[in-house]
Amino acid sequence: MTSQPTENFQTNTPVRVRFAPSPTGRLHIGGARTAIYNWAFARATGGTFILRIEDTDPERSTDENVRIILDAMRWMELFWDEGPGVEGSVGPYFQTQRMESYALALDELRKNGHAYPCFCSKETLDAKRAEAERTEGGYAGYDGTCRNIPPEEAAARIAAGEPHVWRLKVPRDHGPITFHDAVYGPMSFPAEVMDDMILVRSDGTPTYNFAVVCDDANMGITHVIRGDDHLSNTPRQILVYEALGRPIPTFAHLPMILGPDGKKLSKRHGATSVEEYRDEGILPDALVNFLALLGWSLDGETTVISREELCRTFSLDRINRKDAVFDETKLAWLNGVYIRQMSVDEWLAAAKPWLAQAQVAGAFEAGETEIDFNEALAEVDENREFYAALYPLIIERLTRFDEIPAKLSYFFWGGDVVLDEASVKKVLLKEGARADEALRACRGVLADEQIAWACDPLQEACRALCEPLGLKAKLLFQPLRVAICGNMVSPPLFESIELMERADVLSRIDKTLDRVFHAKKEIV
RNA sequence: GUCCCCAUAGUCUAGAGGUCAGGACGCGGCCCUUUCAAGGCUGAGACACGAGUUCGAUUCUCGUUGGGGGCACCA
Repeated sequence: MTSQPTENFQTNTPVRVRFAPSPTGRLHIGGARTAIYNWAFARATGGTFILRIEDTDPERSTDENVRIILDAMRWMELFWDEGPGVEGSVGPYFQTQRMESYALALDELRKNGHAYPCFCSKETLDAKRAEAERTEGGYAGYDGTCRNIPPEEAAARIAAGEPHVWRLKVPRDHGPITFHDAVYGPMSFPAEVMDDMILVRSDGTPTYNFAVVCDDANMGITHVIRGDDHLSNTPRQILVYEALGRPIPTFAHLPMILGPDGKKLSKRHGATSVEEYRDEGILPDALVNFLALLGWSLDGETTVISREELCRTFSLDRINRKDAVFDETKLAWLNGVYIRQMSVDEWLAAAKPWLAQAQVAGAFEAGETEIDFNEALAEVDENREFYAALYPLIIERLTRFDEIPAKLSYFFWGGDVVLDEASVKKVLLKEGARADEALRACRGVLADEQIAWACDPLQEACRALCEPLGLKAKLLFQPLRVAICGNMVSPPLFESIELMERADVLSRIDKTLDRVFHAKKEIV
């Protein structure tokens, strides 16, 4: 039998693309990029973006994973035009709810002679494969044992209840299977290498390669944009399209995303799921931007690109063919760029959980009774003004929101101070620094109620101390910073002081003086 | 074993038969500065290797090496 001439979609057919994750785990960074490309391509072409859940593996698919994936998609603002919760004309959008369509497709293949029953047991096949791997150095595919069983015999065995799967009868005189990949260009696979793959399992459920083709055909998908790992599956799927006599979509395969060691990205490389990045305080805009440019480029210059521009300019022909290493450092930098673009209100809304955490962390460090996280959250709402005032102090110092607790916890120590050992050594106990003198002098200024409790006046008053004391500004301010913020590295000092209570500030200086210098004096 | 894909700095990438091989992250230096950032300026850093085609290849062809993926009653 000769292969059917396969028709592609006309170039003027409206674009329909889909992202089809299987709910066997969280939404992986690679899957997220595939989703972004499908979404951006649909938006750029005025097409339709479909979300389909491939849950045919009952062992590993869970409702919880479906929920997580849907949440991740919404969090990234990758909204689908058809899919779960958005019914369209070609639903349902869960494979487990489309079983009749696969049965119908199988019927058709049985009628036109493109499928046959195979009675080989899984055990037999596994044994043959193991044997081949040992003696011939590799498995060459199904040997076709059941391919030529006479129809009457097959029917009788089926009627007798013998377990069987259904296989695709690959035409033996099929020439090379060719297609034009939108990313990789012209592709050609010898058909002889294709064995008769299983379409329907003995329990009646479809295999992946059969279900995808049925669904993509029935959903009118015009462009299949997916990971590179499916490139070798494509010729098999094309055989199914041909057997079914359905138009073949355009394929666009994406290069893989690798870990820093050049191996396929996996859990051992750290965070690999969208929700982990969300929990680290990565912004959805930054993640989408970063992933969009991992394997696709606008012009080689653009590194920051908005969703709008992405949706306007995205094209398949600028996707590259080389696997890419996922560089978290650059993601962090990009995230910082997006953070700095945020308004106070946006920042407050997004940073809220971490501000509450800073509160909890500060209280804990100062040895206070632990504050309840939910109470802390409520506190952020109540003292909105205070937290808004933190914005200018921190906005240029963040790459991820999860850095907030460590950077801002000192605001929540009250009158206590948690001194960093290295800072004490390097700044307060530095040879010839006269840090205690500096602290006492500054304390005097900060205790002076004549001076307005505000950043500039306090700062200028302290700075005026330099000359009489004969100390450089650095030797005056750094000790003060350690005494109040606990560390030689902190957000701006006087801006911080302004936001604190005078009594707390004086108390921190006293405690530092006492702990660091009083004790020292007694020893000497 | 077999089929398929890939190869520009540490990383993401642009690039054309003749370019000072461009941009970004990271790294170094300088400036700003009470710290850290942010910002400005600046420096180092790449066409995997070998043939062939060509007046000329990083670019085209072949090979080598290196990496990746498929060949499941997983998706």
